[in-house]
Amino acid sequence: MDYEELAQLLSDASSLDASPQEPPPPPPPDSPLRLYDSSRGAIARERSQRPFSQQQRLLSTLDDDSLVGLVNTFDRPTQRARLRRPAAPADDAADAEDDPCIVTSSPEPPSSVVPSTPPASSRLSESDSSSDRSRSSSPTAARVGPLKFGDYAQYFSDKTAHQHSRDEYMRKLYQDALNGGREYPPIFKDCTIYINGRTFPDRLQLHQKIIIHGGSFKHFLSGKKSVTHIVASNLTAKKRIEFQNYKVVAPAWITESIAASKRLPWQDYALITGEYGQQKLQIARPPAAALPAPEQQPADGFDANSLDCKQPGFLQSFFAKSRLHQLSAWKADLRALFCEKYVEGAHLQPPPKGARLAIFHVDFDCFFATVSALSDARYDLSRDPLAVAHGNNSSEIASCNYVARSFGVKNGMWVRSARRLCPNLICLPYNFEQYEVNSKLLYQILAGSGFFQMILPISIDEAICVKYLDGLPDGDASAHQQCEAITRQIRRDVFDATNGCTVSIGCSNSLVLARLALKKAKPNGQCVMASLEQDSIDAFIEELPLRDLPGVGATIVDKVQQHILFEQTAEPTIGDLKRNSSLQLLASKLGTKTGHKLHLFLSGKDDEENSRVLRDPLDYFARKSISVDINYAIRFDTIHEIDEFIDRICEHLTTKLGELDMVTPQVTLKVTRRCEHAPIEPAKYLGSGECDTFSRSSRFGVPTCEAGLISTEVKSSFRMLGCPPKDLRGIAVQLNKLEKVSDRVCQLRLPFREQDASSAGSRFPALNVNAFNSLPGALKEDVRTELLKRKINLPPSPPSKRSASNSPVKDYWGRHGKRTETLKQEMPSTLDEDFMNHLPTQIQREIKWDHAIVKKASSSVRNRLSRKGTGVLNLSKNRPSKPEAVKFQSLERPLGISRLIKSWIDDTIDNGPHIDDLNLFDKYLTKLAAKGKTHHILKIARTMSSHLEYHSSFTKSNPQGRQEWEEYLLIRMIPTLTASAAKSDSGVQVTFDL
DNA sequence: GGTGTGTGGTAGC
DNA sequence: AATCGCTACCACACACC
Repeated sequence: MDYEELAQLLSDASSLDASPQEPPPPPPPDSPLRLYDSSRGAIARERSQRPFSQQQRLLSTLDDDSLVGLVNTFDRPTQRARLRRPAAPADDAADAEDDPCIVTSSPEPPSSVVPSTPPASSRLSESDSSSDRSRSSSPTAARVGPLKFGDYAQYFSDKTAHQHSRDEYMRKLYQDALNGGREYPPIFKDCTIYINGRTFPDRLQLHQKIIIHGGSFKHFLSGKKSVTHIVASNLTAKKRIEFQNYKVVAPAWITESIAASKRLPWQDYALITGEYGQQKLQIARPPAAALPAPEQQPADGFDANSLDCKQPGFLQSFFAKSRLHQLSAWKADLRALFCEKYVEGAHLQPPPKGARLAIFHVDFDCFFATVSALSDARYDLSRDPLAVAHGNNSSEIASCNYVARSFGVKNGMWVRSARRLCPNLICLPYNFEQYEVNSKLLYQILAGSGFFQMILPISIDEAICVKYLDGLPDGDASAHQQCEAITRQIRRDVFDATNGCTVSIGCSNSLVLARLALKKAKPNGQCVMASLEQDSIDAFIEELPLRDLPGVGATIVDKVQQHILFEQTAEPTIGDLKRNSSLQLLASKLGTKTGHKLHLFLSGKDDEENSRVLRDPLDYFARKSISVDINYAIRFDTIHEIDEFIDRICEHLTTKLGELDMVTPQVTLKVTRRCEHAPIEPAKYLGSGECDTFSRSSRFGVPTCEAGLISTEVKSSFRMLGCPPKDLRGIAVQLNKLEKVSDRVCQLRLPFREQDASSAGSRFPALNVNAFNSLPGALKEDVRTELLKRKINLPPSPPSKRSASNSPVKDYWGRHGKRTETLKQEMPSTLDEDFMNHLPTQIQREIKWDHAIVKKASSSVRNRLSRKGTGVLNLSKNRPSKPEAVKFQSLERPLGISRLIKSWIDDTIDNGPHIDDLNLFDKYLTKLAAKGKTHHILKIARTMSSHLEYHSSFTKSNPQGRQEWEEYLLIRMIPTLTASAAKSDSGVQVTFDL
């Protein structure tokens, strides 16, 4: 198809060329183009004479299937901690019978035993009745008889038994949630440990670590020798005497024993040494996880705490502390995990259309604030106003508890403003590790409960659980009761497992209503709205704020206020909008889709888009793009620093891309630039202040996962956007329209290969990139050659593994760091700003194009020319003589042509282009020149240059063929381009010095 | 009508 | 010292055919 289209295109060009035109100059007599046939012969000879190794011979005898199969046997299975997937429907019945945690309708509260022991700081609100609180705190807890008043001996005995079984239950839960169901090494087997006072890590974390590693935990000291070890960070004088006969150790004993996977001698961590009152000097070693990553070079003044975007470790240290990054990363992981599980459980079907569903929307209450607060025994969640934030002034509040909210404090507010509302606000640090642990516990409880047919991850602390009601005994009351019971059970289990984190749950039969019910339930409550008449639904949602609807944010509320409600109320409710709007009005003011969506939401109904997650969860959760956004701490001085930064971003992205086994056909750069009037340094330290954003996307002819290629494209886009380096405040790179590599192998077989491939029509298996990369070095190279020979799309090798190249261009581009040094001399890397700013936008744009192209062109051309000892391609200062005379049309879409050209190059990269094709192509270019479409030619030249560069750097193409292409670009295209530029008087001059 | 690009809104704490 | 303002995805407006 490529050839036909190309031929079509070219013939169009030649037919349009009927008007008298200067014929294109014939190639110089000594051009390699003249040698097309003979050179091809030479290549063929060279190939056939190359000696084959035994290995290569063997490989060449295999058919495609066997070859790919052979490679794939080298796959290394990726290991990954996984949550247990929800029990298969078939297993449900059995589970339900055995599992004591299934709550049937109308649950009878079990006879009360001792209260479960949440930390004193956490209290349940009255919605959790005291009978609720006092029931057995874990499903497997020993059930003991009612307690008689004053029977303390019995009380403590029960309590001990209870705690023991609770620890057992927790150990299992932790294993399932955090370790893929496998046991942890029983490091603390036979140890009974008591924790005294405040410690780091805190009591809850130590408790967890001890029980998962086989130890038992004492919540109180009773009787001598009932504990084997006491953990404490420091001891009062009195305690020192009291504990002097115990093995008192620092918390590091726990953490370091775990790190070492064996119980370390406690004496090394003893807090009390033989001599009375003398404390063994503990060099407080932070836990291993807190140590700075070893690759961060400690050299010249590098400070792990300071953020410097020019340092190589910046991305990593920034991401490590960015809550938003963590949230996004967690979400992506959860989605990936879901897909994995969903595919594994192939029997899992989305609910049949029209099935009766109960949707449970489960969400921790002010998640970060609660978890962080529970890690610090000084604070009481229900009394102290608490928030999680990094700093004290202009740092953002990630989460605040309900006490703080009662002062008007909100998430996202700066701490300084929050303190004005609530002077006693306490700021707690993040505890990302514990957030993750609690999240896993939540998901484990949801999955392990067996209640739900599907558990859809929304975020780290939030999930939507789906229960099919169809099989249930009928009667709405019963369904409602069941949902109530399930909800209660889940909330209690999560509270216990997390040592005091509360979840709220909203339950209804649509996603929207479940979400609204959740909002209503918060904090620490539940709201079940199953099987309702439309009237009661309307009554229910009437009073809820419009903001609570999914997809309705500040902007949409503003629009509604302005155009529909005319600012009648400060905080409009769903009822307000419902009474004052119609479908038509909504659609006209908010857009078609948004209007329709909102209209349905106002009646509590899901729309097509938001219910897609139920109909086709796999498609809904499948990854379609991948990106990095940095809009904090961006302060650069020169374009070179930005180039390096872009390199690192692309490196990061392609690493992820590789892990996902995907390639991208398109990259988008988004630049965030300081507003002209905004101060250089905004109020927030290293913040971005007020900014404008600009974006630009570009496509690759062949989807890629090469960092170098992507990076080059992004740098080029950056220059086009023309942001002065010092004004850059944020940068984002997105890889769009991702495709699985394994899906591409089959598609990519070139049509013309079908003719000579006798196996035409038979599918051959996808080549596994991991497997390919796992091949031993020599074999890998031979396989690569073999694959290339067969035109099987071969996976690119990761840059780190690339052997030393023999291509100067490749070396040149490989040396990211050094590159700027060499280029700086010959070509200004940024255009003079003042000069540029005074030009008309179109001209600016064109010059930037030109600039970028020449930069690229020179990179591939210079090495060959320098071998000849001649000059390099150079760019004059781009002084347009008559800028006002030129009106460039906005860029045409050379996209199709660009693709054609790339595939043309791909197919002829070894043997060189055919002279006839080139002649036709010349005519096409001449036509373009005649029409004054210089920019179009520029774009084509740029495409060719960059694609040749790609081959030069990343494929084992024959240098001779590539050289012919480069010659063509230099000797015929660039002069055409120059001529065209001169003729159209565009002011763009391209000089080419030899 | 379709397709592609750039911009903007929203979600999670 | 401060401070860690991410990221996936959809929808829209507009341009071009």
